[in-house]
Amino acid sequence: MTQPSKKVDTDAVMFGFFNEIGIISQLTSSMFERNLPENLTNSQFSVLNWFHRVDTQATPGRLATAFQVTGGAMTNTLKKLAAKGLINIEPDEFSGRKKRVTITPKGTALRSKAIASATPLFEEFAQQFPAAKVEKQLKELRKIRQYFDQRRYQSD
Amino acid sequence: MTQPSKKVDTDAVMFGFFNEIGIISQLTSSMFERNLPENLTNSQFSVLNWFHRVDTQATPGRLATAFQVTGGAMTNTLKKLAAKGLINIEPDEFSGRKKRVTITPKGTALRSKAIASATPLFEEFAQQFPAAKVEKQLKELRKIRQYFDQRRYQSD
DNA sequence: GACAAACACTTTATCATTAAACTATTTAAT
DNA sequence: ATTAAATAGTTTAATGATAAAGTGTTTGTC
Repeated sequence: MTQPSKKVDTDAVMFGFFNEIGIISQLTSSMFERNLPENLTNSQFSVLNWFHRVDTQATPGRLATAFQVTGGAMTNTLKKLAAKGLINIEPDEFSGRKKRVTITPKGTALRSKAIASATPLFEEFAQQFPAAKVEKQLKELRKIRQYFDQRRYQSD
Repeated sequence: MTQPSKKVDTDAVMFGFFNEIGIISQLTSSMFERNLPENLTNSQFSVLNWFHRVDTQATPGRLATAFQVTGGAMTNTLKKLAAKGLINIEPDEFSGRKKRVTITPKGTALRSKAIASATPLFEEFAQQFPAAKVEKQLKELRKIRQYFDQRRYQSD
């Protein structure tokens, strides 16, 4: 005899799960981007934020790897940031192929402003979905992201 | 006295949460798209799938609203699908502005094939993340997605 | 019944991204 | 020391999306 009350349609659940993730991603990233100062895109902001989270300097290639975008995409993003005076791009002192990317004071300031621009959205969201609860979800999502990150290196 | 063990940095949690969502979305949607038959894009597949989930016919506008994309984007997606013989686009019988979109037998068949193409990925994923557990997350994500869907109508 | 407003859809210009070709430099093998 | 291969970054062509302008149709009001 089967157990109808416990049976779960794997395909349907997984499909629904990734579908919701995709929709939430679309909605929130366009929401976030709209609030960004100085016409920053999400990609541009992410690079500025990287300098806060990870290191004070980088090469274009390191950043492209970190964000899992193509080199061409990173070239483009960095050009825009440099044009806005938010980063510096200089030739690497030791290698003629590499470049050295650093954030400017203006870039640091704008990153803070960008973070601040999102705070009201987060506060509002937290009223319905308390941070402590979201944090539990976050832990699960981290595991899932790590799974796909790893999987990627296996199959590429 | 404060309670350090319970304190949660709302901004950091929320930021991390939506960041993970964005990354998972990016990784899984490109993974899924790579496996799609007949060079289908995710958008194109979604339209085919809509005819399975929701209704047997639609107007371009209804589909654009359903997927929250611009009319122009939908025009483009439908053109591609029609060129592949997966849908029919006919003038609406009752209104000269509307059009009537239906799925063809070929479209129905390809949708099934597309679903099947994702199954191995889901099975593999389910080995690490059992469907019953994912389903619980899914319920939470649905609430979150509904929150943003609703919020959108308020502010637009 | 005329006509302005709303509506449904398409077109155009622009943008961020990818894949692939390209340039220049460094590394490693002989 | 030469030179082939690998590496770092850029450029180009194509794609899917958006916003805004454009076309044609319908609705509602006077």
